[in-house]
Amino acid sequence: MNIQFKKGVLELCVLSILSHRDCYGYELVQEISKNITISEGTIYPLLRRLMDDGMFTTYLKESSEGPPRKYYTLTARGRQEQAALAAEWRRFVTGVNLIVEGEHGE
Amino acid sequence: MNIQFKKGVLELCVLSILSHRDCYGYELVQEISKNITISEGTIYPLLRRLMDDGMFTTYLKESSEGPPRKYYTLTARGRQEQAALAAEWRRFVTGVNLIVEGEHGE
DNA sequence: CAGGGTACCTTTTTATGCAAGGTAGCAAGT
DNA sequence: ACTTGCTACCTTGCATAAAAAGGTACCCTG
Repeated sequence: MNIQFKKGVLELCVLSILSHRDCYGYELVQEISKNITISEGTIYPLLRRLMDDGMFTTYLKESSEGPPRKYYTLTARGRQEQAALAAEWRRFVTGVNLIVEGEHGE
Repeated sequence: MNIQFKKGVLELCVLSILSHRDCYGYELVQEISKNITISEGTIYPLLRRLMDDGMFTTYLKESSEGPPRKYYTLTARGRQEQAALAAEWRRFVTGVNLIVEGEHGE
């Protein structure tokens, strides 16, 4: 998969999944991987960045299948950002499709 | 506009426009700008890179409105790449939309 | 106690868009 | 003649974000 396509979009993906329910990092990788390829080394720096930007808070929860999981919960700011990014994504895709399709149906 | 979204996509845009007709660099900026924002300083390094990759050939043509224009013509390789990138773009958008929309209609 | 899956994390590398700058041709106005 | 503004080409240095590669540690099974 084209790596460059993902720039900025993974942020939208993380925020979108968290807008439905709380997840821990490893789980986010698995969720996103269902639709687009992502490597584990990508998610943690991304989560840290979004955390620093105040997009979510975290809490730890024990697991019987391994080490404790760090769950992420969206803040109001995070929800706002998700909505804004999603809207911009839709506008962007529309614009690109017009260019790719040739703006008049080939 | 989110700069990151554009990563890799501008390459697809350039190839797509050139798959319809030959253009010169400055013209490509104007065409792309109709739908998504792009700065002039972006197009020339991109054109050089794609040129080095054998995506197109060039020819000069005089203009009465300024300096001579350098037109770009897609090679067979360029057409192939355009089709491949467009297909990947569509797959990618589908995957992202599934994540953003929540995969079940919210 | 070794292996495999879960789960966290960091550092370095690579790719690409942008800002800012430069050169030059041409036309219109003063 | 000179300035302004548009056309049209180009380059250098910076910022960003994903990946590769690596590390730590938990838990269960054989």
